[in-house]
Amino acid sequence: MDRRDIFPRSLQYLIAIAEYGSYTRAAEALHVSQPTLSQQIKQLEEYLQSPLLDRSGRTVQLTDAGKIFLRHARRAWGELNIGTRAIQDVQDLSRGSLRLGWTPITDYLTCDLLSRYNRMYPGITLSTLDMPQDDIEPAISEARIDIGITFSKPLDSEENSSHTETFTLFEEALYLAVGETHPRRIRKRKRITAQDFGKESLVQLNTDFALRHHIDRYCHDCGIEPRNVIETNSLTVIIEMVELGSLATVLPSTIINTQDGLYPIAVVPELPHHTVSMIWHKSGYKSPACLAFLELASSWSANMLQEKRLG
Amino acid sequence: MDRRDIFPRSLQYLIAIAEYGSYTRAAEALHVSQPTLSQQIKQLEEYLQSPLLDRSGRTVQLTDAGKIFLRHARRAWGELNIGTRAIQDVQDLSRGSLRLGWTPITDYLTCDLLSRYNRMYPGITLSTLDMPQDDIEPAISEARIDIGITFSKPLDSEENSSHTETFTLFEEALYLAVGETHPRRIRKRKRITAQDFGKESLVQLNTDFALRHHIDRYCHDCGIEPRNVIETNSLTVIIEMVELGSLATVLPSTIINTQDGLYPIAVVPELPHHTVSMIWHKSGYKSPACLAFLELASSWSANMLQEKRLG
DNA sequence: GTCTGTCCATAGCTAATCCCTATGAGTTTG
DNA sequence: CAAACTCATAGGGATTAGCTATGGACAGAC
Repeated sequence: MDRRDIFPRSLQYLIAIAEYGSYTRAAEALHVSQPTLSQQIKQLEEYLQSPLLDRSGRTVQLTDAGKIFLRHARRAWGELNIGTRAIQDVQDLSRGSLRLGWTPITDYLTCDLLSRYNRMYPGITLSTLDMPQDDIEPAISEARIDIGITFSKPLDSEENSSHTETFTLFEEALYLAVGETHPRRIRKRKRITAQDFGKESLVQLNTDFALRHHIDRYCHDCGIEPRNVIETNSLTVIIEMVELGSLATVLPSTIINTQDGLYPIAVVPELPHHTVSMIWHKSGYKSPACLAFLELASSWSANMLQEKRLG
Repeated sequence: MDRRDIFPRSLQYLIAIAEYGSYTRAAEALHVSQPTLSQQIKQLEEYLQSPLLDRSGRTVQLTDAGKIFLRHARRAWGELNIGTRAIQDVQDLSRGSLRLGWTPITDYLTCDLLSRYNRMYPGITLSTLDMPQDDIEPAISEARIDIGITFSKPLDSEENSSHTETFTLFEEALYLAVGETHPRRIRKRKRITAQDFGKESLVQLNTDFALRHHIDRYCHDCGIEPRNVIETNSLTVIIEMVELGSLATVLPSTIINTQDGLYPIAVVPELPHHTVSMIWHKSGYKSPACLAFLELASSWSANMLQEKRLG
């Protein structure tokens, strides 16, 4: 009741008076005194330098100017009401937007999460940006994206940046991936040594991607030189090439298992594990859409862990 | 400068901050202090129960809710600006409307005035209503017309109604009007007696019209019985019939002189003079369009008197 | 690391404003 | 003419917007 309205009182009063055709009646409806209306209308007329109401007769009539102005005042009032309502929509997640940044790798791993989110909040406009891993954190700092999804070695438990927070969604192992007709597939080898791995012709992500750096370091640590036949920034290209048969690559197990034509082969010593994590700005405003995503992702992650334990 | 704006300050401030991306910059532009903006935005956010601006980063950013609300706020602000401008337009007489009520007689006499008005204020929508003389005053009282133009005997100097004011535009004498081939025209008679007038076959306005009543009274006073062959409520019909030759009528001199086929013949004793007057509501709002018409008519009237004296 | 400059937020005060009650002026009704 | 109704006006009290002065957070310079 005593909460102020955004809309200027004088305009509200004008609208009410026009509606009731009477100061007295309008004053009752608005729960203010009649002189208040007189005063406010007078001020409005002074501001507009034009009479709006004709009070000479028995009933209050709008002047030409009043009629014209009233139409615009009503529209303005309507706009603010709509705006107020629209904010509610944002809060109950029936509107809003969310910008995700991720790599081609995590794209494959979390599109299920994305589709769940979209089903749950169909009104939220989702935009995703594929970008190299290293671009994700700057993008968050510069607020170009709301949430990033990264694929990296397990973090040292502490944030590497003071501006961001992270949450581990799940852990993922890397395997050598081969196609249906690949020699190693034919020979039904389940695991190979690092030395054998070094002999494979590989199609790999280029050095823009952190995953590639991790693989290069693994090779360096094992004293092997990988044979990179093709480099690309497209995961689709990699998968297509591997499915053709003669080339191999290194991918997270989930991707390998969900692609019909790919088969995993373990490498000994084990290729490094990686975590898929969300990263977002620590301090600062998080939109309802953003908060909802973080929450959904958290429970989705818990579910996946449980399924893995049960399965 | 110190004149208040209609639009709520908080919304103006929001718009400015969004534009400049900074409280400080917006405050300078608006010539208020920066804490004022902080306070107002805070109140607006409390009212809407939703943050509108994200001040956590280096620059101020709009939140989802802020973006959506801002769009409506801008529209509302635009509407009020348009409304304010529209009122100026009304005052500039580039818009508005004027409703005139008059009789078929005064229609002929003052269409020059009407066309001058229209040339001067082309934005004003003019609507004219032909009506019997007696309907004009009620029409004014009931605000169906803004201004009436009457053709009647000089008023007894005082208003016959307490609700209306009048202004005499000019005075008009009545003459017998005949066509090119009328016997009296052939014999080049300049004046005739009332007795001869009584022998004429007349085409006249019907008794709805005050002019007709005045003529009837004249005849009664002179002890003659007019021979009304045709009665009509259309001045055009009267003029057409008279121009055919055998019939006569009684019309104001201006109409007779401006119609090529009509010729005036004076009657002795003189037919009553009449004044053409404007009549309007005394108390009550007069639109700019109405005031402009009254003013123009007044100077037009003065011009006519002067020309009559010179010519 | 500290220092500095630049943001925006907060506190407390002043001045403008909004709104009220009481009353007056002008019309229409009985 | 009086009664009942309309809106306008006057003056006082509570609310609010705005100011100055200051504090906390953050980025860049040294």
